[in-house]
Amino acid sequence: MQQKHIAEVRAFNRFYTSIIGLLDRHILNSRYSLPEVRVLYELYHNENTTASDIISSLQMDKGYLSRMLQQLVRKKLVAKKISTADGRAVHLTLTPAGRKEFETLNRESDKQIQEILEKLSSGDCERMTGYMAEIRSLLTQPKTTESDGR
Amino acid sequence: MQQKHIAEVRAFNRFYTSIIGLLDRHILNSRYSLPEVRVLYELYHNENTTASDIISSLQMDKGYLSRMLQQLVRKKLVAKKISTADGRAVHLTLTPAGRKEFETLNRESDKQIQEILEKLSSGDCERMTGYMAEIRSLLTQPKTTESDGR
DNA sequence: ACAAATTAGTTGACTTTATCAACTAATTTT
DNA sequence: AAAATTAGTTGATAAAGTCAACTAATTTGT
Repeated sequence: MQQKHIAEVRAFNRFYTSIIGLLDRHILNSRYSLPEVRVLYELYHNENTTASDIISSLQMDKGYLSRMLQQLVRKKLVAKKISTADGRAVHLTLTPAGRKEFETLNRESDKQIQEILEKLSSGDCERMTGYMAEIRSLLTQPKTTESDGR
Repeated sequence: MQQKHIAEVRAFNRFYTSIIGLLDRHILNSRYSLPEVRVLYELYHNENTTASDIISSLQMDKGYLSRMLQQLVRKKLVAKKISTADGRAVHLTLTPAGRKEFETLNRESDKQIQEILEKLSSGDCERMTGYMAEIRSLLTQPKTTESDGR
């Protein structure tokens, strides 16, 4: 009876892909691209990040990132500083303007989610976010224990 | 206490975006692009589809689709037939080869999901797919009833 | 200490993906 | 039956992403 489960996961994937697509649309209508926002996100949440860090955490081509950073620097959202410890490495930080801009985008994203949650009763909202947390945890650290008849 | 829920949804979105990205990678390594596979999916599941149908269901640019269909026709996966009822409209169908090819891709996708589910106990698997179905249903038809203190 | 190998990031060339507008031909509206 | 609309095609470009060659700094092995 595994087939039923596979079908449900795939149906969910299709469904959630379109949800995410809808949510992303809002960012695409902003002055930034999706990858740009992801980079801003990384920089906002991690002090003392280098280009290499982003390359590995976002699995991004280094040439692509390099150019993107140039733009973000030109837009005064990001500042580069050559590492004193390693002259090849570049430390990246958001400028105050960059932080502010990210916070605006962040608020907008929050608001978007809020609008979705508002359509749910508080009980449903509680339940749904519980399910989300559960799914994350199940897919993050799949326990191999509980040796029952699977 | 809504903020906590918003944060969970957003965390889930980030998480699931990367899951989907990982799963898509497998298609990207195939001989087809993601949009191509989505078109094949539509054609496989809907008899008697026109280009317009796909444009509206997949929200795709018509020029882009037109060229994509040309390629799929060249690859002998899709057949075009001008509608007898409306000489502008083109009816699209998968050729036998197209159906076969889609079924292969479909099986590969199933297998991919299966590999994920195999890491879960049967109880966890049951639970997770239940959560997915729940989330889908909550986000699809958000009931406005149950007027409790939200 | 120092040559060889590795690493961080940049740059150029290119492919793929996607968008937009102009266009043709068929159909619908008035 | 002229005017407006619709389905799809085509050309021109833009945006997104990849790949390889390259420079400069650092690390490794001897």
